[in-house]
Amino acid sequence: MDQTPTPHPADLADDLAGPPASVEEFRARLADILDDLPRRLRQCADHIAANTDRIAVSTVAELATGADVPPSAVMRFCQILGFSGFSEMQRLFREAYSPGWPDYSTRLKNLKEGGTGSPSALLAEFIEAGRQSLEALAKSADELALHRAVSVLAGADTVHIVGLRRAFPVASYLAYVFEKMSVPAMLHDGVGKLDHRFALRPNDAVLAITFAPYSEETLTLAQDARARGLPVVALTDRMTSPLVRYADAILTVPEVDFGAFRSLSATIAMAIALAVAIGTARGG
Amino acid sequence: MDQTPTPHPADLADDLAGPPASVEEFRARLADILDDLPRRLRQCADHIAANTDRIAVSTVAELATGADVPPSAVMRFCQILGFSGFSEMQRLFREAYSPGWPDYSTRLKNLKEGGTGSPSALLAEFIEAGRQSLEALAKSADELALHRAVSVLAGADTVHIVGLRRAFPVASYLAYVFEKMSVPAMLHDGVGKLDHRFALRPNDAVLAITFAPYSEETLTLAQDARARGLPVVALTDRMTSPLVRYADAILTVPEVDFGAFRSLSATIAMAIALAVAIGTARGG
DNA sequence: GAATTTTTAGAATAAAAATTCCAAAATTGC
DNA sequence: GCAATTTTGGAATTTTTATTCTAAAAATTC
Repeated sequence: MDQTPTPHPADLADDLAGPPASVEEFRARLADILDDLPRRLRQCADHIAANTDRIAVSTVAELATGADVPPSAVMRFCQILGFSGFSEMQRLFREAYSPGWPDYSTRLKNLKEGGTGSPSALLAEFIEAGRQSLEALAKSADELALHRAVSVLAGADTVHIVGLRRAFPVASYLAYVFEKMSVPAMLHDGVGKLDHRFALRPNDAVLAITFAPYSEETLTLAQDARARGLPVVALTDRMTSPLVRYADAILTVPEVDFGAFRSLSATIAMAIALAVAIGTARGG
Repeated sequence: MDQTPTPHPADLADDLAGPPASVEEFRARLADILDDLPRRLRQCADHIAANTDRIAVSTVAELATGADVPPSAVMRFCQILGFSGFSEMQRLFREAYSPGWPDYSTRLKNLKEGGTGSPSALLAEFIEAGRQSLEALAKSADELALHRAVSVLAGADTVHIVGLRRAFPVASYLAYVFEKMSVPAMLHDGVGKLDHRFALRPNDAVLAITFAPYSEETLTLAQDARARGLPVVALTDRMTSPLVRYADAILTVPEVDFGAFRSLSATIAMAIALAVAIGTARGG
């Protein structure tokens, strides 16, 4: 049809060459242009990259909503990638479409077939452990205790978070969420074996996190706070935890271990819920 | 409207019940009616039974051609199965392979607007977010990339872990697991704005973790390692992450957010699996 | 084998989706 | 701070796709 006269091949590689002919080419071209893309088109690229598998079964409008852009932005995006329009892009994905692993359990089984100890088998185990923990938490959550914990911590001047070793990831995530929600909080991390117990002021409160085997320092801080009359909220694994005796509100989280390591899924779910509820209660 | 007098319940079960609610129900109903179907409808049934997985990405016309019948026959077929039309039938198959995901964000919006800020409602949502993240991970995990990541990191002298802000909990948990498994590892925490890039030695490797909005320091360290020829493993949220360009192995984790906060369930599952696999590979 | 019922094909219509286009807004370069 | 350029949002348009309807063809019944 219409032939551009004497084109420089190198210059044209990206722009005038036909549309990507495979999903790999698609990804490559996407990565290429990604960096110099204006805001809306960037949103399209991100959302589409994250949901490549949905392109085949989505409409322009649906993708646009997902990427939080107007439909015309999606159209422009398709054209920038070299397609004549959305339909042509979609055709690529429809032809390649095969509804992957239909359900969760089949796929898990499949991962495990890599052999015991293989990375994917391990992943499958940890996924399963996490899911079971979450399910157990959904069933066992103590609404009353949660409510009490929220009101205790929402009423404090500063929330002191303490959690070490395996509980430290949870503690640090809590610190992050509190900061984002402008809740005054302090993370006691035990760096350099200092303990910052002198930072505890009247009207503060302590949120202590520990699981068996319970960390000495965490217990000490909780005890200390208790002795000074500060309220303590415990996030722990069972009602027989030594933390229980110092606590005004006790949140227990049933976590399933695989090997020596906890999944932490349930603990983190509980922690974020707690933090967000507190942030909201303080009028964040 | 017109009521058949004294109907035998068994006869009506198929006709009057709503449309099939799942792929299994669909297949069951199809098998039921298959035998007493006139010629053209029979052709539809056969072709559709043989190509169930293409329904999601086909048009009426395409299916009709495939079954060698006029489009109207396909329409009648859909209605006989209990659907209002083809579109309703197609919706079933489009949604079957991504349960919940499309309208999850809508649900969160509703929850916020409905003012249901009760702590336990929040907890329920975070549990749900975590569960979905884990399931999505199970479905999307890239075994090859995981394998590559393990061998890269298992071969390193020291593993440098970097992850800040919301990624920091994951990084710190990794550091904990590595320590327990006697894998030499160093956690770069950015305390005091120091960056420890001089700690990177030949034969080391970097495990970088970051999610949008990507943290500058993490990217810098990854870039630096790359420049020195050290292998980099990326644990990030999407293929369009800026980390991708510096990485030798890329692990993407689909995580469902609640507003600004990630559930982290899937990320942690992936992280522990990775760490344990590395520990095992090194003969821990 | 005529009458009745069921099934069918395809044209006509309605609905939904993709695509274009342009004025307004934002950004960039000077 | 102004002019030129790029980017954007949304309404208008076109194209595609689903759906309905009806007259004709088969099939069935008596």
